[in-house]
Amino acid sequence: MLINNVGEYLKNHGVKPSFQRIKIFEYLFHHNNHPTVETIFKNLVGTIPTLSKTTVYNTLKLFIEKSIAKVVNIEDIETRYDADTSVHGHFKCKKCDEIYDFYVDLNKVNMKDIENFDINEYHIYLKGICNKCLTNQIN
Amino acid sequence: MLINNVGEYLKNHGVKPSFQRIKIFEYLFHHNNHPTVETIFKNLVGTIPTLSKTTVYNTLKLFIEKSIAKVVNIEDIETRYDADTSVHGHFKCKKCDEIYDFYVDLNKVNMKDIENFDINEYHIYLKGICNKCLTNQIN
DNA sequence: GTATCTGCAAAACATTTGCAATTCT
DNA sequence: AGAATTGCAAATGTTTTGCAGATAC
Repeated sequence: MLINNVGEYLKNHGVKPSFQRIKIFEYLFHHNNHPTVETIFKNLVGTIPTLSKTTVYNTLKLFIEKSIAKVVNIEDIETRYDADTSVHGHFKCKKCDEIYDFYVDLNKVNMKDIENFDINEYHIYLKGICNKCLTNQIN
Repeated sequence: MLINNVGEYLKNHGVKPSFQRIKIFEYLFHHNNHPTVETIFKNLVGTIPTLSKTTVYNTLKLFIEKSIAKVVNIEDIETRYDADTSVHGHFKCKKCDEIYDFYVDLNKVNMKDIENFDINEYHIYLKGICNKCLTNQIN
């Protein structure tokens, strides 16, 4: 997805584009590493010295409501956020802690137990060792 | 899975079978509704009046380590636990809050972005409206 | 008798809430 | 001015930690 005007994008999705909201969305959009509230706050408080974590929380909640961001709950402790709203999975490497996005088409998967259910949220979190760490391993 | 002797089962998986551990495992095993620490505690404190939540936390952590239980992180707030360690997905109905287990085999799915990755944990959480609630709806 | 297990009380930590100050129109 | 937004400070709720007492082998 390409967004040339974040203010317009927010407006088109029912979010009034304040300075804070634009900066938070820009950060989320340009950092595809699924940042936490803490990360977003730390990286923006330099640009917006008065910024508070409450605003980051409020803003992300608003983004979720308006469907321009998604929650990534792959960590047990902190919630992560993603501006990529397409259906995709996340893989977390237990060695290097990196989180990889991966394409997955669940329409092709047989899930007979929940046939005819109306599914509108997909959370697919896999964990293990990534290819890079497997290769670096000297077994 | 059928377990006729919980004590033996725990022992075989490296867990010393104390009274508390047996009761907690039994509860988890016979209640396939993915209970929270709170739920487990409330339901067992009648049988074990001295029971503390700390012990429930400690015990579940031990079960996870020994791979006889799994975390179900479908809720944002509380962690749920499952004694069914087979790979399966969870569906949460946003209307009735029921959590359904469903069979899913990701081995047949093309996930080229993480090809050759060593995957050893699967968390598949879907949300929406279950069949029962869809049928009951008077649209 | 030593190691493990249990459980209370306090701490830690992420997130939410109440409310006052600020900003925008 | 009026409504929405921001942000501080306090509260909430889950989970963890430190440690002392109890239990098991």
